[in-house]
Amino acid sequence: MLNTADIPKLLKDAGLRVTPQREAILGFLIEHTKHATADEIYQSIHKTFPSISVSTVYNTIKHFAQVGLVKEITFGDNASRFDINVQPHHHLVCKKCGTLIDFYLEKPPSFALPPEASGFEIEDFHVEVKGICPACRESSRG
Amino acid sequence: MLNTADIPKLLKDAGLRVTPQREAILGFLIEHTKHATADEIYQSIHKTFPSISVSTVYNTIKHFAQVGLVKEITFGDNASRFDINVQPHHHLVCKKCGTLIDFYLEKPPSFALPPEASGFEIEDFHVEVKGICPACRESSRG
DNA sequence: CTCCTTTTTGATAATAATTATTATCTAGTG
DNA sequence: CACTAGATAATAATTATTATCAAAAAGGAG
Repeated sequence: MLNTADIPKLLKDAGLRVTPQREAILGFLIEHTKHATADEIYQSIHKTFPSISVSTVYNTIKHFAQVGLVKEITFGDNASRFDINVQPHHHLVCKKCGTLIDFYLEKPPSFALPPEASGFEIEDFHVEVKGICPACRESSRG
Repeated sequence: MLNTADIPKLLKDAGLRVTPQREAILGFLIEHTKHATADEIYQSIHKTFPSISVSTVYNTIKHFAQVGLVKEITFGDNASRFDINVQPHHHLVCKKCGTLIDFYLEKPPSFALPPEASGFEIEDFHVEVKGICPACRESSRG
């Protein structure tokens, strides 16, 4: 499990300079493991680090994504989310409230890729399962 | 296969009023089956239907999505795309150039959903496979 | 520690996608 | 034809993201 004590090392190993802003952002992502938006990261850090700016958050998470520290995911709500969990994993999302649950696949599904896909070098895949969570099913029962 | 002649019927069956704007948008989606953005839809229709407005496109595709006529998909490029919802299918996308290829799964993968997911009513799922297309592999070879 | 170079930061502006508002218009109904 | 709910167009407002660039900070050499 990732530990906040490792943050400077994580940054160095990724080839990034260690700055308070980066430590704060990485720390936030480690503690709030789940799918934060850029704005959520900014709002939270801003409380204890008032001088941090929005562009720093964007720059930093972009750097993190480039070096593989975080993974960017998007759902249908026009806001990118960032996930410290860089292991391959998948998402179950509620169509109504947006609740997100991670899950894993032991064995990958067998894709039947079409002829046009030949020559494609497959690197990874992501499964997004959609449905209605128990709470929303309850509240929408007529 | 969907036919543009069926458009009024498609709209009625979906419980939507038949208007020229809706016919145009649905017609566009049927003819350009693949993954158009809201702006692409607008730009194209605007040529032959100059009075149509951007918000009508957004409203209309949102309605279409609600009644299941189209499906919204997002990739990492902060623009939603809309797909005539024929049959469940999945996407192979090039990380470099964004090229998109549809593919199908005969049998769904078996998900190993975690305990937190119990009670979730699963409605559908989407697999996004990422990689590098042949053209981009070629051009990036050192 | 101090100087120097390079990188990072923060403030702001710019751009793009999307949503909200509202007056006007229209399809369907009687 | 008149009425009414719903649809459209124009516009403004929001929201997310990127670009610009001067000032500040990091890391290494001496």
